[in-house]
Amino acid sequence: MDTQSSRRQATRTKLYEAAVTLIAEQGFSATTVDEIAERAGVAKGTVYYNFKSKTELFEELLRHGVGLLTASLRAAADETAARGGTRVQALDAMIRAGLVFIDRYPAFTQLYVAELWRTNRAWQSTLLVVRQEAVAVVETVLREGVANGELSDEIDIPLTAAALVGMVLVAALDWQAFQRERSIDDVHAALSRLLHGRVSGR
Amino acid sequence: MDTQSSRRQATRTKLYEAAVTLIAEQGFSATTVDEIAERAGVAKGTVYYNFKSKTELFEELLRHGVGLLTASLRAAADETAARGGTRVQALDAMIRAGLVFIDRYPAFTQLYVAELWRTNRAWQSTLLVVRQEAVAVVETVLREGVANGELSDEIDIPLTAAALVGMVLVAALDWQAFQRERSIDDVHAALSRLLHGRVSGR
DNA sequence: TTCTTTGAACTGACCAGTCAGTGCAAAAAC
DNA sequence: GTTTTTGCACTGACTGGTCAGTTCAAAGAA
Repeated sequence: MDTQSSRRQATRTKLYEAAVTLIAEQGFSATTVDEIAERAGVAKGTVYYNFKSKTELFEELLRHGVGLLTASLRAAADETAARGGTRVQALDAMIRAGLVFIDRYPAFTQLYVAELWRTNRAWQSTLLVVRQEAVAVVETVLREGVANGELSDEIDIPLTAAALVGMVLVAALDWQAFQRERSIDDVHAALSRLLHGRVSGR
Repeated sequence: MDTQSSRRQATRTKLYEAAVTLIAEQGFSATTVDEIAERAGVAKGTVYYNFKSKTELFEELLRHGVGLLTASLRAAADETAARGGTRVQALDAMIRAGLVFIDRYPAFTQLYVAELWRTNRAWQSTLLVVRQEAVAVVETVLREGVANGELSDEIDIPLTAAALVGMVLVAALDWQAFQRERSIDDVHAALSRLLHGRVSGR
């Protein structure tokens, strides 16, 4: 990579980082381009030199962030498979990977959840694509688990995948927002227990 | 109730209904007071006659909506207890009640999830109170279940409650947004299966 | 020379909140 | 029974401010 494009890349990254926290805190519309530029330490003109519009900056942010998440989920699943682990172990590893991701990028997660179920917004189609990528990783592991008999063939794959993702997402955001004192291991243990059905019974 | 105050109440209700769908679709900042007034079929001045500000309208909306939700969850739990059901059955009934609520007020749920984990917003303290009310209902049932030996005493009550609420919330929103063809029974069955630990195994 | 960034000034659309005034139903006065 | 008054609910044009996006000359970097 030549120096110029890496210089540009550095500017873009600074803008992503500034935008993601501001938008997570305040929402898209309430965040001004002037604020983003100031937080990133660049001039306003630079924002428009690097991105077509505020909306485009946001859409690229979404793509970038979900790309990181799916890569991390897939890596967790693949690694478990490579070690000869079961599919349930793979799901457990993915829960862990999800928690680590949210711990590292809480602002992005917050913003993603806030936008995901909205309708009639400019970036709706971007989100749809990007969501499907993430959920598909979980669905694949569920499907494999059913195929090899490890999971009940009566489970509803798309709904169960959505529920699992939701469970992790909401538990993690709650942890970050309202229960900061808990460790990631506490949260992982609670979710793992639900996944393994070790909630009811003694 | 005299004609005047019932007239006022009707206007307020129209404003709630208009605001909830618009804000769910577009977010708080992107929704203008003019839009809300137009959708409600009243003049802009009427909004300010009935509410101190746009923010206050929104806060009252939040209180109103979460009030409905907690009432419905509590009713489900109480009814199960009255019929001599177990705590796990009560949790199951609450999942059902949550789904029914979301099915009936999808816009409100959307808006609640979008705002819940934001920080630095004017209505943050309102949300904190209102969230705690809702989660507390689930925590109570979990605590009772642990006390009578129905649930493992190793579960982490606050985290498990958050995870359960998240599971229902996200699965239901996903159902509404991306899997409309499924029936409420399908969704309930999938979530119930997770709650009962009937996912893994044959 | 070429690419990137700066920074400040500017435009025009948009929007929260205001306020002087209207309509109307019920109470008060006669 | 009719007229007058009261005050609540509502109206919509208007104001002051904000913000996305533009422009551009100049500077810095490679």
